[in-house]
Amino acid sequence: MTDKKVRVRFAPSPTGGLHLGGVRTVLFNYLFAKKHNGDFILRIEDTDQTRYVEGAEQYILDCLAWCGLKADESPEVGGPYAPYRQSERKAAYRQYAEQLVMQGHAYYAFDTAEELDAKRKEIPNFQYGLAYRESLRNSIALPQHEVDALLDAHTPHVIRIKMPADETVSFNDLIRGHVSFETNQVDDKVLLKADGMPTYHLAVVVDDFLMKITHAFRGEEWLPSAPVHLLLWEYLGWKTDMPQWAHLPLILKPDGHGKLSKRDGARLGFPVYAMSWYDAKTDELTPGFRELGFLPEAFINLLATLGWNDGTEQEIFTLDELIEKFSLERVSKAGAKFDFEKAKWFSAEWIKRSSVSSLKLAVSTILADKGIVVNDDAKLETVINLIKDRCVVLPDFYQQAGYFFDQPKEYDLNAVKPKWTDAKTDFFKEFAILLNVETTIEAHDLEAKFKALAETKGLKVGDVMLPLRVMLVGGKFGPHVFDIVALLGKAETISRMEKAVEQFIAPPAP
RNA sequence: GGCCCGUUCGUCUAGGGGUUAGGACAGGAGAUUUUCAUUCUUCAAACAGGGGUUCGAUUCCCCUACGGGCUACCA
Repeated sequence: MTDKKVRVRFAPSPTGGLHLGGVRTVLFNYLFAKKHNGDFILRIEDTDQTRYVEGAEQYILDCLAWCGLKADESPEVGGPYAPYRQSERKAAYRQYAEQLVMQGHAYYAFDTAEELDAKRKEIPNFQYGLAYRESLRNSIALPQHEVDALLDAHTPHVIRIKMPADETVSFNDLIRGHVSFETNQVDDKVLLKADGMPTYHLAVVVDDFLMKITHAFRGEEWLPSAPVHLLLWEYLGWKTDMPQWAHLPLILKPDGHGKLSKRDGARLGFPVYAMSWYDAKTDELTPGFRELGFLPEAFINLLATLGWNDGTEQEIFTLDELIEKFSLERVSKAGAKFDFEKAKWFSAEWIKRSSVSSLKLAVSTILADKGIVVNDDAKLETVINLIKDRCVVLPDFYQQAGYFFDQPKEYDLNAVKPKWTDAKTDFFKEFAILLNVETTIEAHDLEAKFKALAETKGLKVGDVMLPLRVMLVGGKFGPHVFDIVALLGKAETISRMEKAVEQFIAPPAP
């Protein structure tokens, strides 16, 4: 295996939104592949026709594109092992299942869903396996002629793996080390469903073999079915080609118990999906990190550090750095509770560290969504530079930058009105006059003049500084007041001052 | 219930037979910012419990507890 080219795959089911944990699995696959100059394959596991959702596959493709995790082979770009959709590979699976039946490692089972439900109710710890298979309707329990008759009559049936008795199946997990299972404890999983589609168990083994996968990363929830997969690799005669397994720790709910789910996002007020997902059946829109205003770099960064670190105190990583530094040995074994506060910190860090030019498109889109069309490119750049340190997510740019382009619609009157005096009205009238004769506005210079004027009027600087801010911005926030004045220009500043003063001196509303 | 996996501050984690058990987020206090945020300084905060092994264990082993996963003709 040492000289084989590294090939990994992510194999999602197109059933809905793409979960945080899913993206992290993609990421670890991708990082490992790129680190070893290997290939990253996207395979769509659409074997469950009842759960198939229109548009979900394209959505997954879009998510990967947004994250910058492009697949080398996929249904979209194709590749030497096409097709990459399991539904289109349906015909291939049956022969392997039949081969297993012939070898005695699998068998036909004719039990109906109702019969099995009844068994499960009747027998407390019912498992379709060693203990009960002899008493059920399958090709092990039934005489050959009956099985043939059933088959000839096209009786609906599945093919199940026949778990061997009294064996120990063990393997070396790249993350967890030695893991072992007793075959007596594992049930006879369905390999081929009545509709002819393979289950995950068969499909994953067949396709990983056919697609020459060398390393298989998946969530820890798959660990209990690993012995089935191991045995399949052996029975199919492919054991020497089996990929190395790595079961990734789960991402857990921040509060209570269990793995993070879509519902937790709604309950706790944060996204769980990479991008918003609209479910046409329920007419429900589940928000995503992209729409909340996370930079993809931030999203990738936070996912990478959920269960992995490079051993140093570095926390901010670019994708290239992650590729360079990633190693499976440094992936932790335990599940991690998702912390949205930390996620927001990553977002803020990435916005702060991003260049103005790289932020421009996203910011102008945010502003445009709010009806602000920016045509002064230089002004936009100055604005972004002035405020990016105070934005946590992209939409914050509207709150922090909107007033540079539009007059405030309302003022934080509580901050100024109670302490408003005629002297202040007078001060701002004079300041407007002073401002009006300026030819160029320079922030420092103007601030000095503003302070000097306040002094001659017998006003404390602080008593007029805050009102000026509220006049221009609408509230108690934003960068230095005179930087704002400089950017707004004198006409706009005077206009805003005059307009605001009217409200400051107006009698309180009844 | 059965099987499997796991367990260091509230959270994400570093570390590892002898350490003041380190960092980050969140929280507290302060400085800077005549706003808010940033930034800086600073405080508080952890080795689940019990047995071994050992001169010495948080680190290695075992047990218990707790947490999580799986237990579908879903992935």
